[in-house]
Amino acid sequence: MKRTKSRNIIKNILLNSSKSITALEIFEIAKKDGVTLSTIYRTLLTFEEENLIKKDVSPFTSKASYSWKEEEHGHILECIKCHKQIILDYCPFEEVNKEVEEKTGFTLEDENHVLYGLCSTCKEKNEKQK
Amino acid sequence: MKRTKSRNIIKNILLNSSKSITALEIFEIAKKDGVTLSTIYRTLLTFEEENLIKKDVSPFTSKASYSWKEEEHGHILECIKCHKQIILDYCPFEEVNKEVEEKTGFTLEDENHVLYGLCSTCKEKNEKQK
DNA sequence: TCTTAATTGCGAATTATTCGCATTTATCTC
DNA sequence: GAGATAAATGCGAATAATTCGCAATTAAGA
Repeated sequence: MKRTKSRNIIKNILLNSSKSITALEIFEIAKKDGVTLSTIYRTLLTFEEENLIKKDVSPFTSKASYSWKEEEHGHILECIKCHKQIILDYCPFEEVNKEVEEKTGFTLEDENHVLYGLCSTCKEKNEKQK
Repeated sequence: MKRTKSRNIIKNILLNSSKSITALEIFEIAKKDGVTLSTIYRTLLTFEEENLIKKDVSPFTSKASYSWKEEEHGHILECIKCHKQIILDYCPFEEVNKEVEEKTGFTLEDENHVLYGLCSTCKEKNEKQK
């Protein structure tokens, strides 16, 4: 993989982002340096093939977002109401995945990096409404 | 919610499908009865709002697929190589989700119904290649 | 049966993503 | 460091999934 200016810029944006971001969000930041949207999509594909980033697609918005893979395999929790994201610095599924594999022969891989739910604030609001 | 011919047709297609299917796949079956693609999309949206179906989006193909919600909350395992789907008739995540909630205050909801991985056949093939 | 709001069909619009092709650039060899 | 070559990029057009607007139809209830 060639090291190019565009790739560096995109990599840094991903590294500096505290959340999983879309191609368009990357473009908003990178366009001032002349990086094209097609380059961004192509670069993200390359990074994905090189296993450097994780692509997630929200079932709520159908939008793809990307995050740099950290050393330790963790997750991002995203609130489906306020879209706040918080980091979970470990993977809670390792045990369970093993269990499923034993039962079904099916190896769960590459579970979604972004997990959806309600943050405590939005959950409280939700319950008050009822 | 009005009961209409289209909705019945779409509901039955979902009920009879052994896998999570896309709007287009539904259309292929339903078009002989004159059901439009826009009706299918709108109906799926309605069903989703009524909490009757689950929408999933594959991070591999970015395609949305839909499945009727069963009484007991289970999952579908889809192989990322051969796209075979098998049914997991329970949810392996209940314990883990509770654990995450205790640690973070974040309530995991609506985890993906479709889980991705490798079926045993494709996994063996994969390992032979190495 | 009549009324009304919800649903549908149709085609056009939108949006994210991919593609083709000419041009540029990083890397490798000498 | 100069030249050769494949890889990467920019640009705009093409594609594909999904949504929308609006007029016509239909289910449900009075």
